[in-house]
Amino acid sequence: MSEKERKKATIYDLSVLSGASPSTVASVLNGTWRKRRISKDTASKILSLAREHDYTANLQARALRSSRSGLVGLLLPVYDNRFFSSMAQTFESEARKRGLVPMVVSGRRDPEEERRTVESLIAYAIDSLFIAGATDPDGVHEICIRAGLPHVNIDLPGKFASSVIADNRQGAEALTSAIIRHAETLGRLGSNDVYLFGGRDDHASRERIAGFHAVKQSVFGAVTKGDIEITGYSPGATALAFDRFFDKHGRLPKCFFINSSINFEGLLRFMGRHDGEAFGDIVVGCFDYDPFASFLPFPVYMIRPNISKMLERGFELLEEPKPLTIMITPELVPPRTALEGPLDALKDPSPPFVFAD
Amino acid sequence: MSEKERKKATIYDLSVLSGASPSTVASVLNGTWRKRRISKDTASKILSLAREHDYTANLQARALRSSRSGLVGLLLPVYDNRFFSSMAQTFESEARKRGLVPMVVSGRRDPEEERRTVESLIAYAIDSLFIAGATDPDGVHEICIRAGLPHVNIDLPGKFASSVIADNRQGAEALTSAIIRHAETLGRLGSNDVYLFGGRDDHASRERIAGFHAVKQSVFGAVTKGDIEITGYSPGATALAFDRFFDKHGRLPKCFFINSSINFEGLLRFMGRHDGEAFGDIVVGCFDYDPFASFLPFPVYMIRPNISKMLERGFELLEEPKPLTIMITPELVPPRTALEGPLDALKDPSPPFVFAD
DNA sequence: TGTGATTGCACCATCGATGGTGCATAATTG
DNA sequence: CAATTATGCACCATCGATGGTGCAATCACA
Repeated sequence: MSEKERKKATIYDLSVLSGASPSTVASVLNGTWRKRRISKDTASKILSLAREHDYTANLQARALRSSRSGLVGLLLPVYDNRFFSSMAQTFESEARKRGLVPMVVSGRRDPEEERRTVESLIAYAIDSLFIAGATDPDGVHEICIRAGLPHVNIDLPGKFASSVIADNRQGAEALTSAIIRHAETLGRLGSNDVYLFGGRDDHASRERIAGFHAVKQSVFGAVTKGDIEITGYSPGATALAFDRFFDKHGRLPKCFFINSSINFEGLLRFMGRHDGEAFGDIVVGCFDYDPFASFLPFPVYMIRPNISKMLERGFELLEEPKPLTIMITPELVPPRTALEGPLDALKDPSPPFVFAD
Repeated sequence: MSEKERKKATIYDLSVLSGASPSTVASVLNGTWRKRRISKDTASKILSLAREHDYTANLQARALRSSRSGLVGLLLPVYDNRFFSSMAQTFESEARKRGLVPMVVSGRRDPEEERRTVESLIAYAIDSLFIAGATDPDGVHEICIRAGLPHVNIDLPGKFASSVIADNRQGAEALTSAIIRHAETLGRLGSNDVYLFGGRDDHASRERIAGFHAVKQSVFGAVTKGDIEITGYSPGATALAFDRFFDKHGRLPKCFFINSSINFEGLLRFMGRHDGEAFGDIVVGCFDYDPFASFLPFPVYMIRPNISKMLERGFELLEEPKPLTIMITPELVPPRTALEGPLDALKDPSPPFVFAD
């Protein structure tokens, strides 16, 4: 309470103030005092002193001593996209729900940087790591193994560690069917009106492409060669792919599947360079959900992975002794849909003022 | 290298292996060895041993001893929105650029939770804190002061600590002028065709409202009463506001200003419940940038705060002895604009495969 | 060859918290 | 009332790294 409290109080300060030994203070404050047979009187005296001096444990010190830091890491490729930012949001709640403190970092799709950021997490002695979308999962896995760090892959298949992944194959089929069905209501459709853009040589993209082709096969009987264009997870490269397509065919495909919302941003760039005619009659599917994208001026079907279920399962898998892979079914979101998200769970403290007109 | 390396190597391990004392090992590994007059030979022997056993310092221990953790915190209200997720992304690069490790947390617009999450950061002995959009800035400030923690406010005015804020007033004026000008090209416009939705009783909202009214005043000569509706930062409440307006007037305002992209999501929900006619001729301004929102089927002007400049200044202000407030001019983004973002700085390791058609 | 300076490093206390061990004192039992 | 058990707590080493201090060995110089 006193004004001079510049430095944080420690158990030693409270020890002096209360007359108890530091270890007694520690055990009172960390809850182990019952089994250490500390009297209720001593405990409550220390607790009230602690409150008075707003003591909070130095978790670095605790971690050092007990080799459990209470930190859980989440490695993302990037933050600024609705899929990963919802994941960060949900991860934070899930971690805190379990009494853990989340540390979210981004590897920016650079194997080198992924490694460095994970090393930095390990240096702070995180207890476990969630890996969501590393470019080099095996490299990260390797580092975790070396450090004896429990980890799970999220939205990524794991050869060595447990994984929770979206059912990319099934989601891609649902999405492909939906856009083809919609496009067919707008006019005759052939196999060469249906394309896929984005992705790279990773598990998710491969599965999505397989689902895409499977549906095309069953609808059209045949698959057009060259109906996919792999652009990496780069808006710029994806925009170029659309430019190339447009230059060649004088229009965009009637119906196409975009591998992720990051690739979708490539389409936005293309749109920024053309007027409405270039995309007046297209039907788009995107494997990712973004509420704003859902309301663009053409039908956009989206797939929303069930992030909270994926993370919940992830926490369960951490306990699991041997590697398992769990698949979670994503949701198909029809065009013009504004789903509720983690934002809606917030309580806004200021009651809205209604205007009187 | 050996397989048995379960536990991480410490300076004591390297001390035994090298024959040098632990303190020598430490000083070699943390770079202070030159001024401790350790010979080059000893140093390089230890360094190669360290590499061989891939030693990384236990930063918890270092932090405990040196009372500098190397952690910088960022308190966000929420992650999953383009403004804050770009901020997280940029913050991470800026922090790492300075050799610091970022810890990003979200207070979810709950004063209680803001306090708790900041306490948890302090418990891990972060060196400094960036506060971006706390619901109760003074409460958080109070905690920082108590803990002797240097902190700056980002996008928030600071009575007590330094702040970097967007020029809300000027941005709002630019935005309001832009949407009015655009709407006037579509038809005659009166003061009561121009509204503002969203925000709450905070500095940013007040400034924006002031700018909004100033422009209306100068354009129309008078300000319609009840032309703003404060809804809090809640998509749900904002959607209700649009519903109410629509029920009352049979249409949306011809021209309106949305206080933030979170409130914009309320408009999306409204849109999901109505067909295109309800918003066929509207002109919208939003004080936040989202690339997808920029391409919605009506003109959307957006304001993009200059996040990287704000954060850079923030790091500078941490050094500053006395509180300062710096204002950064945001950018007006015309409709149908897909700006590059932090994503574009990424190097995507997989070269795109171009399809042959 | 003796004296002083320099080099190269070891020693040790310390950061804050933890938990095993041990020892008084008090309560219970026969 | 002596012997036993229970209660309540203090003591101490420890986690890994840091940096001030001190000391032996080597070197320079007269």
